[in-house]
Amino acid sequence: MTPDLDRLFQALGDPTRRAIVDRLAEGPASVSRLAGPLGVTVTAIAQHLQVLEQCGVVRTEKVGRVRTASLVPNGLTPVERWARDRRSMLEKRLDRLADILGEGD
Amino acid sequence: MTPDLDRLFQALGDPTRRAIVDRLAEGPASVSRLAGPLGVTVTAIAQHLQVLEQCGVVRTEKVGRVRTASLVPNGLTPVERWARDRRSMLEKRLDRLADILGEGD
DNA sequence: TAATTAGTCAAGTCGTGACTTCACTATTGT
DNA sequence: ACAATAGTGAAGTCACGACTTGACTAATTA
Repeated sequence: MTPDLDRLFQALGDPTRRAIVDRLAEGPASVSRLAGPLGVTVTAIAQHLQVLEQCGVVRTEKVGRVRTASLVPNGLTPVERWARDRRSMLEKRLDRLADILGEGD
Repeated sequence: MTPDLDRLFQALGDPTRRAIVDRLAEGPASVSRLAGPLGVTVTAIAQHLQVLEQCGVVRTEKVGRVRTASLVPNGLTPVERWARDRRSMLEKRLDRLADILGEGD
């Protein structure tokens, strides 16, 4: 079910990948620029970027010999919405429950 | 870094686990009640519940011989906040950029 | 008390995912 | 042209995670 969210959540479950997102939130960066502070190979970064690209979080463009990655504007909103929906559903239920229990006053 | 979010995102990356959360959003349920529609063993469900419990999404209580699981009120908010923060950071940057580019009019 | 029900424990299987290395292909600066 | 730079591709390693089975315990119910 919803392989979309599957890949998205699973992608963000990796700390290196979230670190990449964090870095890109401050602005676009090249592959080797990302590899530096993260203590992994450029190959690893390239693989991570591919994953993040496939789930719509990151956009990538290669000009000349350097590939520049940047965040996709609404790439994270599915996550946000999913969490928000569950939370509001739960809150509604708990409110109803509180109302019912409150009747006894 | 932040093993908290690590486990949280990774937990939600599993479709069965998200299905459990979905089910629990409608109200508490026992282990076997959860196992039924999901087509997996009760053992598997128990393991999933343990994972969800460890990352603060689910609460569990065993009375008699039946263990009942329910959602923790704010268990998903770290996810929501993380996504929202990145989005707003990105939007701010893009707005600034648009302003600068717009100067030329 | 016997049989059913609800869940737990300990292993074991099987796939997948994060990383690396090494060789290789563009590009760019001297 | 030559050397350095930036990244890609194909293997291969290694650990971990999802799930199952089978034996077992504890609480119900007939």
